[in-house]
Amino acid sequence: MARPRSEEKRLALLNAAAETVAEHGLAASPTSLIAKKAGVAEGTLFRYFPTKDDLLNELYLHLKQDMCEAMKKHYTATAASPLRERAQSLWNSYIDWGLAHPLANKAVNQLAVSSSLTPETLAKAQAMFPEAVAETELSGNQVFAGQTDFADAVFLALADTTMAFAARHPRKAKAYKASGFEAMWKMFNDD
Amino acid sequence: MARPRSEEKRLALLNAAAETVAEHGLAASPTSLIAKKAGVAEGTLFRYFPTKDDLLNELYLHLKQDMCEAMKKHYTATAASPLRERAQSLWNSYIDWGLAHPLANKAVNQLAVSSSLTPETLAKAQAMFPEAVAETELSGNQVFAGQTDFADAVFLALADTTMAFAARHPRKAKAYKASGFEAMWKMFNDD
Amino acid sequence: MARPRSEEKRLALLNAAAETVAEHGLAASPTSLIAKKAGVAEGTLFRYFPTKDDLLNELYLHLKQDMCEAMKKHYTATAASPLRERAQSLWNSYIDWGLAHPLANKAVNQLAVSSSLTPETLAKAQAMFPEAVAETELSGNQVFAGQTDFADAVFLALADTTMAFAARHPRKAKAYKASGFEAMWKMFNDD
Amino acid sequence: MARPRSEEKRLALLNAAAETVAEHGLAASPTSLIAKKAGVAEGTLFRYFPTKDDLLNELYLHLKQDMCEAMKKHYTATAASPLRERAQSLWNSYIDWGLAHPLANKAVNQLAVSSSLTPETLAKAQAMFPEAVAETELSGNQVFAGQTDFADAVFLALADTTMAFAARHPRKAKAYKASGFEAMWKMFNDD
DNA sequence: CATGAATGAGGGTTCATTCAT
DNA sequence: AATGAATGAACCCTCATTCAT
Repeated sequence: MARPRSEEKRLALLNAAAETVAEHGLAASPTSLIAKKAGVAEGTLFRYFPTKDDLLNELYLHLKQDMCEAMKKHYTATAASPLRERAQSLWNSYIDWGLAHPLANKAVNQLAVSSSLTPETLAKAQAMFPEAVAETELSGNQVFAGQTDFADAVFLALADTTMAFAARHPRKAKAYKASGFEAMWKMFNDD
Repeated sequence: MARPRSEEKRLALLNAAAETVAEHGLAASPTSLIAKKAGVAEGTLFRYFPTKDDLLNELYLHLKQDMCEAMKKHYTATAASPLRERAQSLWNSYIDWGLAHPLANKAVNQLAVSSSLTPETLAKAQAMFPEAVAETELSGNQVFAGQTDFADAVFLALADTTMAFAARHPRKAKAYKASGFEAMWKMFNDD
Repeated sequence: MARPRSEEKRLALLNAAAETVAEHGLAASPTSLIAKKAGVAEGTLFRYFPTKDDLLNELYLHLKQDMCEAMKKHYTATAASPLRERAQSLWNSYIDWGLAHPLANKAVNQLAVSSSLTPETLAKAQAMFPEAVAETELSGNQVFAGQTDFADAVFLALADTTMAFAARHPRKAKAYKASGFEAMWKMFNDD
Repeated sequence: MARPRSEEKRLALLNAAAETVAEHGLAASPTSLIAKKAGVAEGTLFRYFPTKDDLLNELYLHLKQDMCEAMKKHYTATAASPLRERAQSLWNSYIDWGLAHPLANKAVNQLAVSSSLTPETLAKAQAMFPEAVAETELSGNQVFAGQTDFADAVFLALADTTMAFAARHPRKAKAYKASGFEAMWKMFNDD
């Protein structure tokens, strides 16, 4: 499985896949179309990804990675601030990433429900998530006591819903971001 | 007057479809398999549902219906109780339905993201949802002021996440149900 | 094969078939549609015609019969006239039948090239054709000497072409009828 | 640079299609059979012809082309002769082509009435037809004055009928060819 | 290593015909 | 005798994957 060299082509394929999946849905994203959009021959795709499922799994990780890096940047930038601000900054950067990369965001959502993702992929994706940091701090609350992963999931569900609404109605994006965060904050804080 | 069309077969097909979709995912649920699982010739499937998409749409509605009825039963049973209890009863019955019908629940989730559902189907499904009741009462809060759909979606996201965790770890189901409700309650109540 | 009784239903089926074939073409004329158009159950069709092909063959004969009778009427009406007039009358009545029964005409044409017609059917159809009469008289010419069936076929080909053009451009029907006849007359008469 | 697409295979498919259509009729010519007869996987057929209809349309043009080229050869060979001889040469080469390629001829006839041919195909086919030349000269007669299309059609009908008879009785082919031409000549010439 | 032609197993759907009612 | 539900073989077409070039 020694990777063929051209990293450039690999990225082109990944991008083409993201674009295709986002635009046409996974069900209408044949490898031939992805290859063409990547400016590469049909067979070439299989030199970089032995299987379509492999491509999809790598794509998911690739996109999540991208997002995490964006978030990390913001997070470290506010490392010295009080918790609420750090949390909000994190929250905003999550939503903002979705708004800034609608295609990637759409693709991730499609992949997330695709049953093409292996448990391994899912695990890796979770592992790279920096929110863990924030939540560890937040989820020391009473409601979710001892249910860290559940707290994580709830946080993400809330964030994803917020992102979806913000993406759907860009003009109200700011309001959704605010309400969503407020809701999250209330949920996770023992008053 | 020939054989009458059998409601039994229709249900067999619907059940077979639910089972197949839940177990293999929508992408791996060919009509041939569904028909076989229903104990029926493939051609028969198309007598009951002119199109695979029609089958899927009807299935979605069928399952939602099922769930809504279960919930309504609980809800009316507690009609006289104070709001918190009514809300909790609703919440529990939602989660419980998912736990009692894991296949149906999985199928619904797959369908919900399938891009096979028509806007009509989605509208019908929403119309039959009793939560509206609860939420109307709950969502008059400050956080979600004027964002009813968003509040709805957040509520559902929270409930679905809770359901997923409860389904995954049946032994802790009760705990998840409780935390989830608590979180929801905090979120939607201005203290 | 003892025919079931209702002659009425038999005719309804034949008519429905003609209409369907004329309007949608043979390739898009399923038995189910024909039966429905005849106001009869799907299965009933097969009580009157054991096979779709049987229906088609009988239909062809039925329509040809119809036409031949119309022509015979005209022909006998002019039995006493000179040859040219009799020939022209025959010619006109052939064309006119096609114009008066466009559906039947279209259906016949579709059937004629359908490869559903058995040699037997074709033979029967030819046998019932009264033109034979006229042509016997006409084809005693030098060009077609000893090639009666060829002469027949040529006559028919010419007539069918004329009919097709007359049907396509009803306003010029008269002109086509005249030119066609003139051409035919020239062909078959030794000057 | 991968295998180049083989013109050989394309022709094999075209020939297989012609053969199949000629032998079984269009209605009984599934793509699977055509592919098999061409010694090619069914999927391959669709690489060369995106649609069955495309295959059929191209086949029609291919066969007509073939015929036209044969005719043109004869026609140019007699370019210097008097009209009657040129016309007869054209006539003969048309009939002869049909006799020499009975399968192709049968296939063309089936296709011509198939409702699979697009108007474009029909137009192209007509455009490549050299008869136009002869007819332009012939149809300046009185009978068909101002009805060029009709004259064309009549000419073709006569030729096709002649071809059919010649094909059916090869031993009398010469006689049919002669009578047919004589009839045509009488029809189109004001004596 | 890259290419794209070739493959063939399905996929959804239609329809002539059978058969239980 | 009439009905129409049931059937399953075919049909056209798609696509992940292989392999000759």
